[in-house]
Amino acid sequence: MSKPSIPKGTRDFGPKEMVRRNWIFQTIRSVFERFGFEPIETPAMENLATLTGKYGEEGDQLIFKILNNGDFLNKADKDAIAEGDSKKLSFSISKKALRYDLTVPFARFVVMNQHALPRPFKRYQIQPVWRGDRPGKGRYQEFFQCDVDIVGSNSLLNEVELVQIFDEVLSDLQIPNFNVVLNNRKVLAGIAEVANASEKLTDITVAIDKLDKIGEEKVKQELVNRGITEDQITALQPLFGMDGGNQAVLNQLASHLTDSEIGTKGVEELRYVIEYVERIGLRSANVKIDPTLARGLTYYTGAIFEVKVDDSPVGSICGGGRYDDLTGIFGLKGMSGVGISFGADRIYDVLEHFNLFPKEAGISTELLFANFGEAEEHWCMEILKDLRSQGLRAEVYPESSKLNKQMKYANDKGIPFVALIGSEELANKQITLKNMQSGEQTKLSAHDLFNAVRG
RNA sequence: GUGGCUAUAGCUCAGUUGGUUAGAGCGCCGGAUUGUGGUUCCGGAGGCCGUGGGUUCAAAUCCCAUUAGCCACCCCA
Repeated sequence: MSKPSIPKGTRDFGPKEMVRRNWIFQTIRSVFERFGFEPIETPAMENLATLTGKYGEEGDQLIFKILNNGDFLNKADKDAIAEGDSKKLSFSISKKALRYDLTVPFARFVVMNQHALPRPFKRYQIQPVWRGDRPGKGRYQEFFQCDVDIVGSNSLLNEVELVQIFDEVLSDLQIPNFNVVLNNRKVLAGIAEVANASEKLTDITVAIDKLDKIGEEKVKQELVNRGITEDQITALQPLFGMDGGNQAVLNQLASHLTDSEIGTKGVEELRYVIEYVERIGLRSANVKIDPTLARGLTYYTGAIFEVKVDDSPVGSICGGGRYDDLTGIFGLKGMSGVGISFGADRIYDVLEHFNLFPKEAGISTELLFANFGEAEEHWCMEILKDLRSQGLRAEVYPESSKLNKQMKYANDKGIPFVALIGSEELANKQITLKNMQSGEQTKLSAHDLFNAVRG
């Protein structure tokens, strides 16, 4: 028999991890709800046709396809088999696939339920997504996204509120030194237009996105490789030197893009959002405009967001942006939306790396009753019923094993208090309460137990 | 998809130019302690040396194949 294992890029979560993960999800959920978002869920699998063509050619390759049930071979594309064309074949043997993100299923959901939803519609969704990517540091094949989106509103106030949500969530989670990076797809379009290379927009954005990683020279080399001419690269030059704070960058961008209508619009949008956010003030977020931020997804049309943590072991922990016509491909035109996504797994990795999980995020049971025998146990159960009704997380050791073993159980499980009720305690109706951290023991009545543990 | 590295106890790893019974730390179990965990001391269990083949009197060690994992590139959350 072979050793059991799980697929690469997937993980089991033990009790300790789950308590911490739930704390992250709960924090995120609570902020989303405070901003008026409502929850939805969609199926893990979608029709393959719903997902294909939405994430670019590269993205399509990473979608996990589900093999048809039944006699799929009989219905398979014989030509594709003969030609050895696996990509073509896959569409004849697979009709369903695992969702790749939460935004496209959301777009489908909005189109299907358009008459039943309030406008604008503000939803949040916390579910796993799957990508057939090569796993690595901070990179999984199954991971959770926590999305908030607003559809049916063009107002830039939404962008402002999303920046506030970044700030609220990440501050509540005590993420240190995080930067909310801001750009606008219209600025990128303007840049390409001014360089007289509008049809090369994607190539340009993919290349300059790497600026902070590989440096100016290599970016230029990549631009050349992607077929950008010398003249066009010269026209892109001002991009490489932009710095000196958000206002300065905005001013430089504005003058660089005066001849581009769309670019100017993008700069105005950026300016509106950044000035609004600065007027209201943030708790701990550092907001930065970066005209080289591109992000891979093809459907963004306006604002683009990304959150990075200084000295982080993983890449970006959040992303998002505005899309003018996401629902268009499903038949509902002119519905603009804007949204952001929190990568819960990467947030976990960051908190773990900096050792920042609060202590209470590791505690499940608050109080354990040691078990000394039948008569003592009966009293424990009575007290437990009362304590649990008050909301205390408490349990009794299920058998009267050696105390040694019971104490070890409490210690292993990180239970902060143990109540000892032996024959003497039972006779006097006094409970011995042990504080597992200090080792200190006190005697008290059942009535005082709750406050002693919670105090 | 390309290149490099690794695979030995539950985990992290030692293991000499090939040589007798493959070790350590941590963890686990038991005892010191049948009313006290964590700390300390003592003891114990746990291994087809990733898998298949080859060289050799002899292989964890050398060679070939295979599988899995790690790092870099590419791409991305």
